[in-house]
Amino acid sequence: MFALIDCNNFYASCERVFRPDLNGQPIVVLSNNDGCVIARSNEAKAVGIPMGAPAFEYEEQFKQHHVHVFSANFALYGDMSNRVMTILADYSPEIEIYSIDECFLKLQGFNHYFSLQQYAEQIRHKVIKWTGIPISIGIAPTKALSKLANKIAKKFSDKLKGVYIIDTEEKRIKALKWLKVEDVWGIGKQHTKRLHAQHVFTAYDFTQLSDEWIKKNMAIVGLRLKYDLQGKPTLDLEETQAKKSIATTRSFETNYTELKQLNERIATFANSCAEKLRKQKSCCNSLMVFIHTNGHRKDLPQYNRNIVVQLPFATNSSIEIVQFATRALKQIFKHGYAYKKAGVIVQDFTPEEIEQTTLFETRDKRHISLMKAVDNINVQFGQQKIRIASQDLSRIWKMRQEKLSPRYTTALSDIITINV
DNA sequence: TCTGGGGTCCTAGGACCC
DNA sequence: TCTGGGGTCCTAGGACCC
Repeated sequence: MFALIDCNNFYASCERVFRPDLNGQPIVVLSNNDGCVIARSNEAKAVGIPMGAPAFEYEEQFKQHHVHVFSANFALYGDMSNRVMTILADYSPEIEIYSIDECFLKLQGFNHYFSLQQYAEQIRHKVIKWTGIPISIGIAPTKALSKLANKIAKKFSDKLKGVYIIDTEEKRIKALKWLKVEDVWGIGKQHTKRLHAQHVFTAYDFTQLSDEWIKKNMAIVGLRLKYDLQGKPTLDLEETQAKKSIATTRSFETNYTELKQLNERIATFANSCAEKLRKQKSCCNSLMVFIHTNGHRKDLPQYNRNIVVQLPFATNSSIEIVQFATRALKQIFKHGYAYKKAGVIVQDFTPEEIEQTTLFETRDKRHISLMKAVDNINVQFGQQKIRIASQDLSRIWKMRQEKLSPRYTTALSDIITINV
């Protein structure tokens, strides 16, 4: 059996842990730049605030329903996630951390020794008691079915106490008939359109389609999903592996028109990618730089370009990656446009310790110890204390974050105080 | 005025080889 | 009119996830 454990309204719940006065109150969390709604408490969902809602369009509604608005505080969410996952890891030797707020546990053979219902209730109790984060648990013979069981646990949480187990054929069929096809894990917008045209409206209908049709229209991924939903385990836990690409991309708080401005941003993004690369002990062999105008402004001329650069050698030096990235930017930059978004993505990794030498150019080995020193200083004395000169030295981070909560758990200066 | 960010996997088709 | 057959590798783009 697989368990899928999911934190309820995770970002909103994290904010609430340190603001118990907000229990029962509507909360939303906004994306970077305070752009869109990316998390909502149940109360916020109930007053009709949709996922992804642009904040500026919903200001009236926020006021009207006394919604508490937070800027995204990823330092806090990341740390709370680690705490939850650490607790969950005690409950099975086989665990897959699927996202910041979800994880699969493999419970092979557990049902011979435990009541899975009691086991799940115990997990739930401990997580809420130790972290303050409410969770839901779905248990079933396959991963896709455990996702579905989790949905049921959440939907009917009052009655089910946040735990649902699909352990009989009757329950499986009933659950599949209840689930709309567009809500099946792995079926998105495009497939939904095609499936509706085939008069497929529930997960159950989907499992009745022929293998041929699914293979043809949804490829092997769709077929695996069908088997998994039929209760034949096809998807297994996935090893947590090193990342295959690393991105730093941002929308700007204003439009940029000059190469100089973009150059500074790209240098900063490239530097951030290099830091992340060093953290996972990889070097990249290629990188992509992209720049976009504002797609929402149909009245302005549009220009979207990206460029992929093959590096002459594998590197994770900030200096070298910034150089390659800014050089690439110059090749795609065009005057006369208002740029709103840009990013750097590094890819095609090789392990740090393996060096593939080339005939003509090699990485500057002095950078290895230099970067180590830079990383150490930045860890000890605060992020970005040492930067590349092409970054703006006066600028720390100009993101709009007007409703940022304290970093309660990751900064001593922000630690919670209690007045008795 | 204001509309997020970071990932994965799969496939078709082009370019190339003999 | 008719123009082989069998491969590999790479990449862009599509689809999906949270």
